[in-house]
Amino acid sequence: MAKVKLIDVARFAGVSKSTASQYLNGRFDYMSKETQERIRAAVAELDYVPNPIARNLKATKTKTIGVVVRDITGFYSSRVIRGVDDYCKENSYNALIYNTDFDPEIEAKSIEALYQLRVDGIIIASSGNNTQLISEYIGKGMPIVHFQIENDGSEQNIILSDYKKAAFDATEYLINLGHERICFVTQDIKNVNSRIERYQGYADALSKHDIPLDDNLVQQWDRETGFQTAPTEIVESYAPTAFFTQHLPITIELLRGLNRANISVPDDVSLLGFDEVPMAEFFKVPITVVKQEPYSIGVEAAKLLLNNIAEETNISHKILIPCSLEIRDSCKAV
Amino acid sequence: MAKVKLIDVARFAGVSKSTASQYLNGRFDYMSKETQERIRAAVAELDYVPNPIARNLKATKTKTIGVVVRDITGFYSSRVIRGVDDYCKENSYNALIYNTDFDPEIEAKSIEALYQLRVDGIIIASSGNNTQLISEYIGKGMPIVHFQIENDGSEQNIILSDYKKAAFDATEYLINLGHERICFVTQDIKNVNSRIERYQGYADALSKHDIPLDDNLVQQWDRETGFQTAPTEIVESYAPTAFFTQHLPITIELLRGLNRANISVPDDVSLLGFDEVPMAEFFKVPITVVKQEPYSIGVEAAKLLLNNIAEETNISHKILIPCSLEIRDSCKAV
DNA sequence: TAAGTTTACTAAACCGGTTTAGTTGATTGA
DNA sequence: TCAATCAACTAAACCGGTTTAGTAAACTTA
Repeated sequence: MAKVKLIDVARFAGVSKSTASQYLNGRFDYMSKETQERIRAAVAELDYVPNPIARNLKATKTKTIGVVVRDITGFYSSRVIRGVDDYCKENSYNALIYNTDFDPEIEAKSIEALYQLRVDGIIIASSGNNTQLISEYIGKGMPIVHFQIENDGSEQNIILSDYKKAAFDATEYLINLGHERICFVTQDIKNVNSRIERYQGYADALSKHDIPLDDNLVQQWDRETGFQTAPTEIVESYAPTAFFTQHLPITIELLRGLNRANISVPDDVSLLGFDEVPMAEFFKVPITVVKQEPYSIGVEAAKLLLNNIAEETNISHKILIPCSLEIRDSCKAV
Repeated sequence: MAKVKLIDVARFAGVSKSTASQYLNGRFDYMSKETQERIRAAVAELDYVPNPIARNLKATKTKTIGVVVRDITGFYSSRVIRGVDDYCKENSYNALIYNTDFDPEIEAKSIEALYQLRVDGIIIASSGNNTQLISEYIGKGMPIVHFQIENDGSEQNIILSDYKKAAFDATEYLINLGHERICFVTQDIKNVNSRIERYQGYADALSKHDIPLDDNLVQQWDRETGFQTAPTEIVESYAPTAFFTQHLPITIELLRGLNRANISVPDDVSLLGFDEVPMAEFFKVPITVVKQEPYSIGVEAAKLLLNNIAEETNISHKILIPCSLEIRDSCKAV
């Protein structure tokens, strides 16, 4: 493969390595037109391609960042990567993608590998099990930006969806359709920030419109055990006129439950889901959802990271990306 | 960041750079236990991390390959990447992912960029618009493996789904359920190999079971114009007992058409689709499909490429990955 | 016991560039 | 007219490793 090196070009053009190097880096300060032309011709003639590895050896920056995600395959992650990648490309950066497969150990290894590769910075959807390690690397001067993290500490660079506002807006949309008994279905809230914020958005919207918060209408769902209370039972006992589901699997499960019980959406009850429903447009009743913007999250993460790299600062920024309401046919005025 | 270099380790351990380097590369042939121990201690004490850039400068191989896909975000592409990436990781290779966004120009640029980066090889889902350029790079000695290509020439390394066999098996599955009038719905066949092969599989299965091929039952569908003949009309005019759709959008569209016309699947007509239907398990009638194995395709592509790199050969291999029939509820015996 | 091997290392060249500190000849200024 | 400035280069050090050729001392072997 490409055997031609700088010295060959220099010799061919009858100049020194240094001059050839200057030319290739666009520093024509004190270089005659003829010399430039001779080097240009030599490069063309010999089909010379500079070796970026040798280049990087001298340079401090590698013009490469790492992206650590849980699964490239995922709807959310893949779009974040696209955003990061597109922004990087515009800025002559390269993104190396690492997959953790939800395994904190692989996550740790990925971070170490990226450090060894001398990436200029890292964008990561961390599991939360490597905070120690990550702090260490930040301490060593590695710029790091988080996204899709469940529990954001305070001292970090982080890009997240504006969960609270999104939940607030969605709830208010339902209220404006005349709904007062809105059932909020979520995964176990625990201490997970992203869930707490959604709940607060919901509660704030109710409060703003003087609608009392009924605890019976705050329902939990779990991947293993399913609904705490069956959908039909919720409908019979607490008479919600709308459901506001916080995660895709819940949206889907609820829809099935209602279908099975012949409770019609949106005639008997409205349904609004958090997170886009794949193929929603092909559903019998296309579902209205709150859409996150993973692509934008990726772009913003890259923007923040490249900025921190350039400025050599690492002051904490927390950037919230707005979500948008995708209105389809599953919500009806009461 | 990491300022400690090999010379520091060597000095700290009281040995030469060369000896330290030998140690780090596991060549203990003629090295005393004490020396090894002293270097080990020095590395630990100084927290030394080798610089792979400097390493690569000397090495011919960069231990990096490029993957050029149309869209990382896609169901198929992302899974291929996962396969490639996992196999690479197992073999201490790194995969650089490039996105072309379906643009032949970006595709060309990506290939050039990867060449400049001195990747050891490339895995690509090429658009077919850069055959010239790709041949050039192959000529320069760059190992290249194709996948997801629409028109495979003969002189290439290529990994594809075994379309013909998959279509044959699926058709035969329907025949064994008693279907004889199976409507084959495809995108415009043109000269696209992957479509031709599916059609042949279908035709072969019919022929094997002495079922005449009825041209009325071979229908075309187009992303813009939709069905050539409306599903209801097909059912009324040609009385198929089953549909075998060749692409996800067709499967979905057909399903909608049938639903709208109150033609029940699978009671009135069976439906078998090529390509997995996302969320199929949540559908009213989960759909039986032929599943491609993009992850395996990725693994095989990486395997072939790394092998070609190691062996320094580039003899053409065409590897067909079997598909599998995912039997769900949309096909019924007549 | 002299020559040949082995062991355990090291010096220096090398990878392919970038950058710094000169060098040389021509031009300018007082 | 002689030093100072400038244009147009170049030599050599450097980036941080790997590798080759070589060396000194200890150990065999005839």
